[in-house]
Amino acid sequence: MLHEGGHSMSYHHAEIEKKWQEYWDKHKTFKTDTYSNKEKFYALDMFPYPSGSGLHVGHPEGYTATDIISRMKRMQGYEVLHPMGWDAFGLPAEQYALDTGNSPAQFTEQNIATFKRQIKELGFSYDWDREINTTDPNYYKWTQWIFTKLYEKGLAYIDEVPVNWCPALGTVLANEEVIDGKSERGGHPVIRKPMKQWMLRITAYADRLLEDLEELDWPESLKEMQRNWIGRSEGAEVTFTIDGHDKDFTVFTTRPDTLFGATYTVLAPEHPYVKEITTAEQKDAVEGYLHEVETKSELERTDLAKDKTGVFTGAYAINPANDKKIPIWVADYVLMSYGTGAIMAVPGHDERDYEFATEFDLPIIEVVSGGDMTKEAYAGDGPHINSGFLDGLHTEEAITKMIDWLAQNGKGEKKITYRLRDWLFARQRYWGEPIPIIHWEDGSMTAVPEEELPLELPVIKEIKPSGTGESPLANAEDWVNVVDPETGMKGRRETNTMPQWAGSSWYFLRYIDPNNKEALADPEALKEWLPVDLYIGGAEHAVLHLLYARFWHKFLYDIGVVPTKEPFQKLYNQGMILGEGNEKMSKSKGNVVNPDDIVHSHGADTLRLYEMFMGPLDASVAWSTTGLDGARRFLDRVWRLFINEDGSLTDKVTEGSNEKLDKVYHETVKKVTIDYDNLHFNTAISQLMVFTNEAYKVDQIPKEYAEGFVKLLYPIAPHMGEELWDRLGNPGTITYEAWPAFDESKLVEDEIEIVLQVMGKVRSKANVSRDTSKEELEQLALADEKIQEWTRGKTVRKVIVVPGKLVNIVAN
RNA sequence: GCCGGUGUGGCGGAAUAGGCAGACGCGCAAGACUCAAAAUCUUGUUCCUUCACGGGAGUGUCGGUUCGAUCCCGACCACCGGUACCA
Repeated sequence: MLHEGGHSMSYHHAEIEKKWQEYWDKHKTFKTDTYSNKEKFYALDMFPYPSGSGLHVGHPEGYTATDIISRMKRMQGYEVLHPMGWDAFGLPAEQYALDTGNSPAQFTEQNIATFKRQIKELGFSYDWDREINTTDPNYYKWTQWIFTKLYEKGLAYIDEVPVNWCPALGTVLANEEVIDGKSERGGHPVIRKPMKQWMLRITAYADRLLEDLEELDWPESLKEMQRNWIGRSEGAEVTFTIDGHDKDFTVFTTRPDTLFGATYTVLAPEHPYVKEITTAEQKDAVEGYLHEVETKSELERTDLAKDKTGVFTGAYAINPANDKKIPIWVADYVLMSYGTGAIMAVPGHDERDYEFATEFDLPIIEVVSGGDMTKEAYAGDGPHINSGFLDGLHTEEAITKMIDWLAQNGKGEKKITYRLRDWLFARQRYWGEPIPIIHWEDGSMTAVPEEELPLELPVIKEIKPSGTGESPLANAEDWVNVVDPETGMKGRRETNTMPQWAGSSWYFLRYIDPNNKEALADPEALKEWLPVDLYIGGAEHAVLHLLYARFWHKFLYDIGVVPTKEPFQKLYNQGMILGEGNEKMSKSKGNVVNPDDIVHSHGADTLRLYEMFMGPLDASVAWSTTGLDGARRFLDRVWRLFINEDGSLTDKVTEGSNEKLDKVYHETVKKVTIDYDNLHFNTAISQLMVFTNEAYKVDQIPKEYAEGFVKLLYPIAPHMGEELWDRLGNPGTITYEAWPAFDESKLVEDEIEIVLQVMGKVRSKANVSRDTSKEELEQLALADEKIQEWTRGKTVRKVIVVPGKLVNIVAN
């Protein structure tokens, strides 16, 4: 590894980087004019959670990418919004507080200070006057405001949901705090306990979240993930009456055409009818089974799903298609949370039902021909049999016909179901946005009025579990208990806080108008800047964050707060930076690279350049110390191209022109511009290297080319860019200088090399004028000595000529 | 299992309206400079074969379409990401 002393003596990164960072701060070089007349460009990074361990080398990858685009766009005349902030609520700060008795607010503040220093040292062009922090009451006032709007519109509601309750700790745990059914801290047993929770009705937006994906410039894989997550499926609901009871239940199926093949039905263990319909003889068996299921952990119910279990209730349902009596079973392969919590089982044509039927000797009837019922379920298409009025039809028509029949006979209807569930929006934590709701002693509930927002977190000396499952806020009696000044009615504040996802679901709106006291942002400003033009972050947020943010945005659109249906027009996922052994970086493996060390040894510009040169932005590539050295070597090479040992400008840079560099310069401007636009930074850098190599070979570099090259390099290596620009005789910053243009006419060569092939293999080459005709090329190829050797004794069958490229002779 | 993606030198990776595979960088080798080293500069570097000129093979595997395939089609294998009995 290179250390400080190992670098060229002339380029002092520490000094130069500090100089320009101070310049940018002092001059507020990157301050954005919200209402500028220029065309707008909004380049957004996923803001970080300021953890105690500081910045990771993965962070600067995405940040550098948006920074390059931001710097280029400014030079292209855009008004650029490029902000940064902190997603600062979250579990680690609370855990730290529980462990040490210190304040999570103070801990968070320190972490932010570290992150901010580290980020500033990397030279990103953020407008720091727009910095936001989700834990700032001036910010979360509006997070709470959005919640009250959701509540007013009936999209926030309370439901009873099981949570991970740890009796020993007296607290509710997040899934990641539970390991093998024990608490991560202390190893105490954890049980599932139902608790009242706030939910957000994201399912009401399922269709729009799905449909509007179409118009977004997002990676296809990511859209697909969201589609799967939403999981829309079309089918039908079918009602089954229960034999001997005056009740019926409904099942959801995507294959109503197979109804004649339904030989039993299954209810989820949690289905409310299970207890009511179970017969006396089956009572013990069913209760035993329900108990068994309750004590199964999540893992056992999902992972060990190989062997199907279940029990007969003793009751029978009537198949509405043929009025046959079929048994009703209870089995945990049917989930209460999907569809209606009940299914019709068609073992002949559903793999899971087949497995279950085989296990419990239930009848299997073939209703779609094409498979072999003795071997496996057949889910393919085929003519229907044993199906009354559907016989002979194929699946598609049979589905339609069955749905019509069900509707006409009042036994069912067409139905669309989603996999997406409502959003569990409450956490039993202190360190989050308080949910602005008051529960009154008369049982009513009201939202905290807008003028009383923000509802600030009370300062608590020592944060400790309430012991009841409520958040530590329950201990803050002065805060929790309220009295209505008008009526004197007593009330209690909601003690649940919001999840970390809340603040990050709308932060990009606040950057646009961060200090607005009257609204979350000025509607006029939102109109100027939305949607975000480019949003870059890790793929780990592909589903939750991006779905939640889209949901809130659509809601805000519906109530007229934002002008667009979607928040992020173009989205890109950066890849991961792995350790040198191609493994994830982790403290335990000891392969973590600290950006501070690199900034110190190689400089921020080198780190930025290296991370962009490692490979395509979305690829996961292993860190390489020698690769990093190579990046530094290139910057040193650029420096020496223009600057002498004593710091003066080399006399290679001249006022005149040099046609030897014309082509490569214009090619470089073109390729770098296009590559930056497409986020192909690795190939842009390689072109900058090609130019540098050529520039080394000539005696004179026209100043215009030197300046153009520096402008192209500047977005990636801004400190060196500024310094070289200065030394080329231009005082002030390069930030708003015009982006270089290229001249297409300089790119065409009069004489080009074409390839001469025999049977598709290159056998010779020829230099010809660019506009040589097809016929001439053919003649030329046939006359070529090498080609004659290769075609001697053979018959020429065909000659393919691609003007400007090649001639291929088919001969045998 | 299902869905999505990716397979190219010793390594990171270039090149796809089908037309010279390996740009650029790393590493390695040789040379120049130096008392020497580092740094720097120059040259070479897919593999096999040949003293050389040259020839052959080659983009995960097998097959297809084509004058011509890294690129298009089919089957398969490996790895990465997502998801998990979703009826």
